[in-house]
Amino acid sequence: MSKQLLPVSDPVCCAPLAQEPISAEDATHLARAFKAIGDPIRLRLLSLIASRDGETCVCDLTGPFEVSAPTISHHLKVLREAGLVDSERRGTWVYYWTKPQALQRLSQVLAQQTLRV
Amino acid sequence: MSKQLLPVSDPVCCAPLAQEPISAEDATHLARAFKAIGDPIRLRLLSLIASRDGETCVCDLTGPFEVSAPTISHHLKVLREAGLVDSERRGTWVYYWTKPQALQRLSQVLAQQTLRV
DNA sequence: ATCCTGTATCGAGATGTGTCAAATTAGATG
DNA sequence: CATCTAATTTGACACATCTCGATACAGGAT
Repeated sequence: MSKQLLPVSDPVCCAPLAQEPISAEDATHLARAFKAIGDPIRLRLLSLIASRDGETCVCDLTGPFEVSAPTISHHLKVLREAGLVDSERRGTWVYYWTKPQALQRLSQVLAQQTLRV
Repeated sequence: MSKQLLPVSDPVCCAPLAQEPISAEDATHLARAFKAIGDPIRLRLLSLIASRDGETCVCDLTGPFEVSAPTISHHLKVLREAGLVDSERRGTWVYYWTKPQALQRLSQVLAQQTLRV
């Protein structure tokens, strides 16, 4: 579950977009992450997961949406393969949590000037 | 050119994702913007435009890519309709520039804590 | 007016994506 | 082992998106 066969886009890099023209390779990696959050349901899922301090059970993620459980599962997989969340099964339930560093990196890519954090 | 018939997603709003679960409506607006930068060519276009202080001529945007001019034009349109760039024709050439506030808002949505800028 | 160049739009084809029902797996419990 | 629930995977379909060539448009130059 947390071990992927295809290790996808793990460390998302890159200086702010406005600093220098991004390379084609970096653009491919970053675009995959932005594409993952370029869907309303996935953005809400990410926000739901991120809004909890620790982790979120999938059982709490299917309720708020008007799509089927397989669809939620599909979107969670996209977020996971984009390196934005990770998950683990514990007993009957599966828990998801965000990867704050990944989100922070995306944030900094879009930031207009480099900020000290 | 800079006046769109369909005024799309002008002010992109929203608190950081992790602060509270985003509303479905806000998610729809934001996702459209993220989707726009969820393509490698559009991300590179945006970076190319943002890397210049003022504005960038389309004539300088077709060279770096291995796609046709109509395709570049299409991607620029997507960026424009997402509210991330704006454009103007002056004489023979068309110039594009970024809308820094829009990018900054997206950056803050992904930021892990609210930062004073 | 006529041409030429830069950019956008149109139309079409190939590929990708979101969604669901059905089937499958993982684990708990009887 | 059988059975139940939680979650994922599979397969299929409708729809969106990326891309191009052809065409149209805007403006400058002849």
